[in-house]
Amino acid sequence: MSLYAETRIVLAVDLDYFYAQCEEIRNPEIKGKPVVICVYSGRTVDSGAVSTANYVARSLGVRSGIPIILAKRLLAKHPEARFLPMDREFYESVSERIMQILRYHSSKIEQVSIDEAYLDVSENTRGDFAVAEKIATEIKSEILEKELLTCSVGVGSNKLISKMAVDAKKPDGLTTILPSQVHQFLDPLLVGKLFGIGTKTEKKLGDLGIKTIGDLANYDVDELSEEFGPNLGPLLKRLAQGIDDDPVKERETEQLSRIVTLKHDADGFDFASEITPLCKDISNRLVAYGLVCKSIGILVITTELKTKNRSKTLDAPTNSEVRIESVASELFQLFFREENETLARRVGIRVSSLTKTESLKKDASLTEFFS
DNA sequence: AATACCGGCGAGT
DNA sequence: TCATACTCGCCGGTATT
Repeated sequence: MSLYAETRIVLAVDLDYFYAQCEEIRNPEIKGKPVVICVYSGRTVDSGAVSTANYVARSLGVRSGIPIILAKRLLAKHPEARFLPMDREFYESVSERIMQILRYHSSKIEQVSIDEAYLDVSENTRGDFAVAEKIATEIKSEILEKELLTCSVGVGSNKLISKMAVDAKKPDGLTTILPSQVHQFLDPLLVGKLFGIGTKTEKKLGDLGIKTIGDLANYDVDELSEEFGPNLGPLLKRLAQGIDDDPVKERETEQLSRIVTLKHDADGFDFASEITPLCKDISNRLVAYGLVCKSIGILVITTELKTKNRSKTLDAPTNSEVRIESVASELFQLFFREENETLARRVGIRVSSLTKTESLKKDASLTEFFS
């Protein structure tokens, strides 16, 4: 066991254009046509955004996050295109079965999202990358056989490298980056490709003359600290060097949220009826997962699309719909009293500091015992 | 001084 | 131009102890 401690091997598995591919297996007739998965906001017909799209649609310019109306314009000359509403429950059921398949290939698994997971295969492979690649191939064929779905896999010496590797070839890719290849692989890539660097950070780095990951890897760490803070600065440099010690670990849900777009922007708490079902749903999920929350928060997305939030830590954890709703209402009323200029476009509820229900029972019994 | 909490922001799917 | 729903994580400021 300790023999292989130094040669970690991590697989990153990413299900290709997942939501759209799920729709393709449900209705194979749409394969080969542009498929766009939409989240309709219900404000006006076709208001909303694109969640994801298959590669046929992507080749025509459709991207995650663009307005549905824009996607329709891009595909105006393609009457065969399909615009489908997101059906999360269906995708979740497919995802669960695939995660079970992955679990069979390694017990050390970290599910990152509905369509992504990391597998630590250090022990199964005894540090041999050729063996790891074989496991990756097996995973790909098994998912294809059992679920008719393609995925991409990246093989590397840590989570960061495997993630960068899986992004290098999609869809249906398999990319291995040996430790000796890390620098030549990373250095020429644009810094924005580095996992964790989005448009904002890329712009800031660009202003410093940092264009590629190699530039960042060689940049003075003190200057990075000055620009990005004592934690983020050095972290960015380590990431650019391909250094990542973050272990593959089982993840527990840390927070749950629900958000809706209002039919009409509101400048006070006159959308109470919109909030009730959100609280109900969150409460149901907490109960279903055997969880309680210690913190309840609200979020407001303004007309200007700025996100604002307020939260409150509870004296005692809860999973009660009534409790969640009353705290949320309080927070909304307080919010609009404080920010009487603000117009809300979207509003949501979030619960966090989640723990297993058992601990609630224990706390309650202790409280009783000492009272 | 250390820790907890809060709100803003960024990122990825 | 038009701009969803959800989750995770970091930062800096402030409150609490």
